Amino acid sequence: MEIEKVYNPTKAEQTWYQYWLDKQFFKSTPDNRTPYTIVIPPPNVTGVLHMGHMLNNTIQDVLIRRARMLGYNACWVPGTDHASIATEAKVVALLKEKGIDKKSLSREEFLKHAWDWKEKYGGIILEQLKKLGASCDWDRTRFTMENDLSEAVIDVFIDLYNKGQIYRGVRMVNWDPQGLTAVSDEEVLHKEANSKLVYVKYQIENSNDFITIATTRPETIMGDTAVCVNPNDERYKHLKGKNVIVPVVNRVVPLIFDEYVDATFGTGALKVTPAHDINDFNLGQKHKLQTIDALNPNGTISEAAGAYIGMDRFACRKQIIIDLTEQGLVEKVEEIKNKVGYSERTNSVIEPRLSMQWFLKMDKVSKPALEAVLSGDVKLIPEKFINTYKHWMENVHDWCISRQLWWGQRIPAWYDNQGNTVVAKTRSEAEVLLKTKDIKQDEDVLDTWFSSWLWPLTVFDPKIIQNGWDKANADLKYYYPTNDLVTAPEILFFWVARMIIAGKEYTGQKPFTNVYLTGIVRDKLGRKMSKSLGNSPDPLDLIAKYGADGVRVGMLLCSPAGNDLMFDESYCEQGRNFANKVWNAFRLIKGFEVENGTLSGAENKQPESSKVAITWFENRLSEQLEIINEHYSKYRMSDALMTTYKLVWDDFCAWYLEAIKPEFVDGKAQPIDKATYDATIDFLESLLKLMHPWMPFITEEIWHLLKTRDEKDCVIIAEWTKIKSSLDKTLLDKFEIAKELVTTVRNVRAQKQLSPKEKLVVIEKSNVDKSYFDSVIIKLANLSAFNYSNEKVDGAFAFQIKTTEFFIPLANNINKEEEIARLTKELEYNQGFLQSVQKKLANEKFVANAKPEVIAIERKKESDALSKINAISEALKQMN
RNA sequence: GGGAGCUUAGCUCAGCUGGUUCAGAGCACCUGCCUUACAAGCAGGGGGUCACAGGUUCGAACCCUGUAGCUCCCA
Repeated sequence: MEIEKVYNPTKAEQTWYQYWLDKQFFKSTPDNRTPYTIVIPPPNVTGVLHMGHMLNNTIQDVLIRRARMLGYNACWVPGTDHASIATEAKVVALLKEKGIDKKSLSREEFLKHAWDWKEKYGGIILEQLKKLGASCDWDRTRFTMENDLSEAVIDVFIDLYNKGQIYRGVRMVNWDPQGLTAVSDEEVLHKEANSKLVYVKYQIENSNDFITIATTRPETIMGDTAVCVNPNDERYKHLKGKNVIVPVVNRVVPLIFDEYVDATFGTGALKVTPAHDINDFNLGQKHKLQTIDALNPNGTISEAAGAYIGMDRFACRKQIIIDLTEQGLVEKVEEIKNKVGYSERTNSVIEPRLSMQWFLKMDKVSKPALEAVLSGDVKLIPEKFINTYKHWMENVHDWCISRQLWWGQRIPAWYDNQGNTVVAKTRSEAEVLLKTKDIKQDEDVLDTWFSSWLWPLTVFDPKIIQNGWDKANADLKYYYPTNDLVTAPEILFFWVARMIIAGKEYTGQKPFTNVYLTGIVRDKLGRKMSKSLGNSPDPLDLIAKYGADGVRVGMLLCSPAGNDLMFDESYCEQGRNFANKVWNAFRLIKGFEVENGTLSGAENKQPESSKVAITWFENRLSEQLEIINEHYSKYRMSDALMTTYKLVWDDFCAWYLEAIKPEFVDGKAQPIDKATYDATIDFLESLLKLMHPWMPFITEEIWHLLKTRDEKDCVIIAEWTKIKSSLDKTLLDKFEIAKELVTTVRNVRAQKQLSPKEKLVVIEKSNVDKSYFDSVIIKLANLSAFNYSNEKVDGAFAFQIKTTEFFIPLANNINKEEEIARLTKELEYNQGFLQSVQKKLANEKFVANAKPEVIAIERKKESDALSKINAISEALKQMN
């Protein structure tokens, strides 16, 4: 069979993903094994796969695949989130394109369009995840607006309402005039903007005096119901008890005094607009001011404003400056930088607005969730996020959970004509409670996070809220609490904290044990990858170009936990190159012609070099595996990957395979002995297993090309390699010396411009006549002999490794001057080293304070340095 | 304005409890090689005042203080 020289991932990816699906390897049902569970952070139905998903889901897949191989019952639950605002915005936009105005549709008609849209586009990301190799249990795929999941959301609302945790009230909310809905504090992005600070003169009532206020929002002047100054501000003390006249509308309002006002900002006088600023609202409450809502929900000026009615807020801002200037009421206009809030969903400027909303009290329910993290019951990785979490949870505000949208779970609150409100699951229940059939349901839906905070519960048991933890179904009892959650720090509060709250509230348990927070994927200039910047590669293009395995490796090579990662395509290239390296190692091994054991005599014998190389690699594999497992346990993903990478590339390919590779005789590769061949296959299989979580496709491909196997003998479910019970550390150290020796010989060859083909001799100054890796050294350094002698060797290149001296006789090829220079340099270095060590040892305080181990190490360094100096001096003497 | 974090090689990052002349990895770079597994490769090599300034200590990339720059979160 001819094997391609370069690995071609496309075919393997299709073949094996389908094969895994067919054999149901991703499927999980409760059994007597220990479960290992991950629920996916459900991507938006609106989205397409972006680099953030790639990173996040690759990590989850690595974790789940390894867990599967470790023998856990691994279950990764996929699904999508209905994303009310984003989806509704998309659907509205699509309808608009078709010439349909949302307002012309009934709620039901609109929802039908929304569901159509969801059916058509909602599964895109999940399909794309399959290309990445995601081993989710697709039979468990959930959607947050499925009937039973929605029912659970409603049940939670009712339950928390009945517990007195949910209330309705007028509050200043972050109003999105484009989305026509309130959004939570967390959904407002504050961006720096260039604004105009306008100084406007307000006349003092019954006087020709003016007081000047400074504002960035002159369009809200019509809503002013007071002017406020600091009581300590000497400039305004004389105005106590006066009224001022609001321009444009000529409203007479009081001049109030409050320490809230910063006397140093602007003029020290503040216009107070309780309906349009949270601080003004608070002032209004305190000073019992009138509230005038000067804006309509869509951001135009309201009738209540009394002027500029119907004009857009930004147009009005411009116009009012012009008009006031004409009236001589504008003192000046300054350019300033300030922070302006934008809606994360629609990117329109957020308008603080008073409205009737539903709120969840956070003080009580957040306590157990804070405790869970502080006690370490829920671990945040990396730990630095604990501080952030703590800070938020201790200063948490009540959660505005209503949204003025249709796409989502509709609030189960009902109103009659008399101003009565009840919360009930069905209309008929509400009718009974309100004692009338003339009732209306609340028009609003619940915040998406109010549904997704139940995700880890309801994906397993949608009835959990109704039934309670004691009667939870078998799935939930088995899989919950889940093990790991992999998500972005951005949604630590939005989602993670709230899942912990819901988990604690409804099961008394945490929803997951470990929260692995990934960074934001940025481009190499450090800019966040975004559609608008166009700096994000399409993940599927990357997969097509580098293979899914290559991209997975590329992503994880540069992904420190919790830190942003500067993504660059070259990482994927590195991943692809690695896959190709593995492929070629496989090609080499597959190409071995094996002695079948029927041949007799010397040919069939295992070379000494192969034998010792095998013992070394056995130990090396185990040693490195232990490190790899350690990295995994600490969620150091890129370290675990890099250790695996080096084990395969450096240790296995560069050293082991070179050591056991049969030699060529007369241009023909010699056959390999059976024992070495079998050991090598075992090693390769072990390595395939270790590589599998990172590179699922190529490992499965090679696994099957290596041997004919039973249909269920797949690397995806192979048992994770075990660590040898005892490591031969001495042997490993010896091999390091052997490596150094080989490197030195290669180096000498390069320096002296000797052909790699020319055989050399190495002499070790020693009493013994053989040490363990001689045969490997002879082979890899291409020596004719590796000898031992107690004598110095003349006319040879002399060098030391650790404390041992070696010589390479080079006949006439030794340049005395050069050698003397080299050795002198070496001598000086060692003398310097010795000096520093001796200085340390001569320091009484060091000897008194340092740990005994440390002192012992220093003594060893001293004696080693001494013997080395001795050896070099000897060699130098010989030169002269 | 309040809080958190970061600054180590050209780039991306390790460096866990202070203890090798402790400064490390990968990539990139330079030199030589198309040596029959692999040029997506092989062999070898150069490269850093650990942001800056003080301090603690026998000993500091690591602990403390201050300064500068960057990032994020909250208001």
